[in-house]
Amino acid sequence: MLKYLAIKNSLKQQIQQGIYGIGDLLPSENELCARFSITRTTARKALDELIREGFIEKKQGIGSVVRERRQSLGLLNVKGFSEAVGHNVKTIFLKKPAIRDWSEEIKIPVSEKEKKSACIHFERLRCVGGEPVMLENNWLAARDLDGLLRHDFVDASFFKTLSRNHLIEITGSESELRAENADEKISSLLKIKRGASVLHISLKFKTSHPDINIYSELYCNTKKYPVGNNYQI
Amino acid sequence: MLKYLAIKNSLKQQIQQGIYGIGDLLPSENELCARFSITRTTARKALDELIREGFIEKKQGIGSVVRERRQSLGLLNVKGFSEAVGHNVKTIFLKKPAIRDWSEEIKIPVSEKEKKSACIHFERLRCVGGEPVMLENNWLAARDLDGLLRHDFVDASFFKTLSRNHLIEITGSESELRAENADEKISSLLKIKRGASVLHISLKFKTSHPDINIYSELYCNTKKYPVGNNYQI
DNA sequence: TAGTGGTCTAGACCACGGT
DNA sequence: CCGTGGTCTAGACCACTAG
Repeated sequence: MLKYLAIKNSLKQQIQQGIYGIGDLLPSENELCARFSITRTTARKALDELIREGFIEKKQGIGSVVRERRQSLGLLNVKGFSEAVGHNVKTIFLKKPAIRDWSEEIKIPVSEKEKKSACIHFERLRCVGGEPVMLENNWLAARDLDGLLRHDFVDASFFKTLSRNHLIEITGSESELRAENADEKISSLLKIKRGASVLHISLKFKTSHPDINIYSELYCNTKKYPVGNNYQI
Repeated sequence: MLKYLAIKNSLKQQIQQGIYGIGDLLPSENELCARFSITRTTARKALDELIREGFIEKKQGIGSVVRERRQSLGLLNVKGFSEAVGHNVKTIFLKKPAIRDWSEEIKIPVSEKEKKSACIHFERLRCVGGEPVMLENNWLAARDLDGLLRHDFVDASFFKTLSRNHLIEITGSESELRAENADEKISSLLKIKRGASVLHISLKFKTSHPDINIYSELYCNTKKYPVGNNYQI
């Protein structure tokens, strides 16, 4: 097996189990070299992966510090969703996860490699207080994702399911935002007038798996619930 | 300076200028080694950066392939408009920076402390290729900002000015997104039909100065240039 | 088969942070 | 001062892709 991957996974596990807590220092690069009989290049490659996945950050003169892993990841949240979790929010599957064709609807270019593999797709309608506020379509390559189609999502969360059951972490996102007029389908699903302004969000979530990205096309009725977004550098 | 940075920037420039087009192969790693008198480690580091920034992807056995990069108004990130969009940009000041009242228009709540101090405001129209695409209003507390009103912005960039002249850095942001219908003012300034869909972004930039946040209200015509946003853990 | 990128070794010198 | 990470050299062998 690849050395840097073995070491990365070993450290990642220890972080997830709390053996290294937030703010703790991981073994220094030289320490890792000695302990695993590797060179610094390999140790650094392992640590670079952990940085990419958001588990640590490095500080010159100090070491590799375990980071708090951000939950939101620049993910756009419908305002009121988080506060309303549990009571007021409902998610309706319009199409359950299944193997379907890659859609022309996806705005952000899908890589050739992904296009060549099968595609998992699902469609959901998000409601707040009984009113539909967001239509969500998701696509991703069906690689190493055994069981995703057969089992329900963990806590109804797709990302949680990917992390827990498939060890895939979100490492970044790319999005395009457009204000558009609702067409027939959108207006009837979101129960708004034909031609009303809707926020169209095209999203690509990058993951720790190099051949898996998650592509989403979202349509939001922002009249009552604007879409929110927070960053912290 | 740093070799890998110099090489990365050189390649990046050549991609941006179209010397390497989409789908083209960059020089191979060995070629870079020979051309710049470096080792493969350094060449790979340079290419790794280009991957991270989304300019290329590598294919084993083939080479480094230039990727499609989407043209959009890179906005919600901290880079700022000019750097994100590129060359074709023009900015027109509708109202030059001056002391004005805090506006009711600001959607994200302004802290009491800020409201008590004077307010700097300015309004700009951003154009790409001669067409107006975004109306921008900005407000911030006039604390420790001597000279901001008297001098032009550094490279026409507000953020750069804050950083260079006032040592204030952006540390985070909070935003709300709405799809709305253009009113009289917006439609005439952006040269679109009354009632057309526009993207309304309410932004709060947090800074390294605890008592200074930047509040912005943006109206974007996303027909030609969607608003883009990248996030990396 | 020749060329590409992927992994890895075994060193070196530097800048930074805390003691 | 010493240990940390940051950069860089000069090699090696491997897996993949194309002609």
